[in-house]
Amino acid sequence: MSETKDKIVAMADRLVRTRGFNAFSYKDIADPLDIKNAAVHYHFPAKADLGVEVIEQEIEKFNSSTAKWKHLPEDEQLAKLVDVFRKHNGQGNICLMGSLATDFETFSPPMQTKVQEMANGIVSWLTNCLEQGRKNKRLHFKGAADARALIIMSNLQSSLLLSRVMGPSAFRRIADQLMEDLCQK
Amino acid sequence: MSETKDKIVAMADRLVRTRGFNAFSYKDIADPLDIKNAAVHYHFPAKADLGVEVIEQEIEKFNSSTAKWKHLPEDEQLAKLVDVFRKHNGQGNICLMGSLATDFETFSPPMQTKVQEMANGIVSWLTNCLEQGRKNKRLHFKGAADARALIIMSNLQSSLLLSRVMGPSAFRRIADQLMEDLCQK
DNA sequence: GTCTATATTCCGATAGAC
DNA sequence: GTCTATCGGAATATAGAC
Repeated sequence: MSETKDKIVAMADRLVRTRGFNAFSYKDIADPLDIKNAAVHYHFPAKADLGVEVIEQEIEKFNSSTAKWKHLPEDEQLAKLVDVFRKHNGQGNICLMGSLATDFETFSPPMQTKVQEMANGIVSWLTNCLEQGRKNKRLHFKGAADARALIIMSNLQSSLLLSRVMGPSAFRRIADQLMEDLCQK
Repeated sequence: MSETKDKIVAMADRLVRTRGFNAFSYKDIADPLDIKNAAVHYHFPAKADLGVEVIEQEIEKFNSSTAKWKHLPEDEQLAKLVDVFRKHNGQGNICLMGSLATDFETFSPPMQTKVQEMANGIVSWLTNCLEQGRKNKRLHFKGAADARALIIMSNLQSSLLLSRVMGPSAFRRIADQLMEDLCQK
């Protein structure tokens, strides 16, 4: 992929996380990169094309990250995931899922499908991590692993939303309590 | 308040919950009510005025609901709150907090302040409910009540977001596991 | 309080030159 | 691959008649 195209996707990713998909324009991308909106349209004819690319890159990033953690104990894998959210919190970002879920009903079918693909991938990974972690006595929780995965995902997602409104300490308090719940016997 | 004004706020509330604040227009409100966009502007000169009113009505609704539950045991008060979210889930709504937190950075200062006021009110009530519930042995959880309040709020908030993307069963699985966590000893 | 009409701005998108 | 120029449409908002 060309350098400009990369920068466009990176800028779009940032804008989705800070302002939401429907609240940024091609101009918001073009101006900081010192190009014209027509150049953005050359790489991504429609805004939905850009949205799909942002999601696809996020899916790849998630898959390559989790693959790198594969050899770690499950509690440490989970801590790595929390660290990803911690970093976003420090940058004033919300997560892609949270941002795109809010605007979901306004999306074209191809974008909706991509969002669902991303959600399913994260929940699947989390469910498997929890199941294995419980088996290996690295993680402790009650109930079904897939329900717990949904709970943890919702905690991480909303921790960034609440941090934005209530101050960044909200993230830390949620993340700390979350890991404590899962790691103490 | 006039009847038309009430209908406008109700319609705006619905649109915020289904499409997001930045993704609906005065036309989306005026058309279904069979009035013109100028009539909406008469009641709410700027869109932010309408946003503030929607939030204020939600705060009042929350306060009057929780006041009605005051005599109930804390676990039942919590179940009542979950029921409010369950109803929204059935209607395809996300919660105001979730929707407005996503768009937060795009809001004018008066609207941002109102969102923060709403968030603080909900967390305060939840924290108090949890504290009293633990004291009365109706609710069981580890750690500080205010951290647990943030966790529960994030679960409820994101349960509606995830339901939208992954199907409405996501809400039920999260809500059921949540109440089970808190109610079993 | 609601209307018609319009001002203004911005957006996504495209045509065609370079 | 990027530009200038522009189209068509939609959004927020206002002026003034009724």
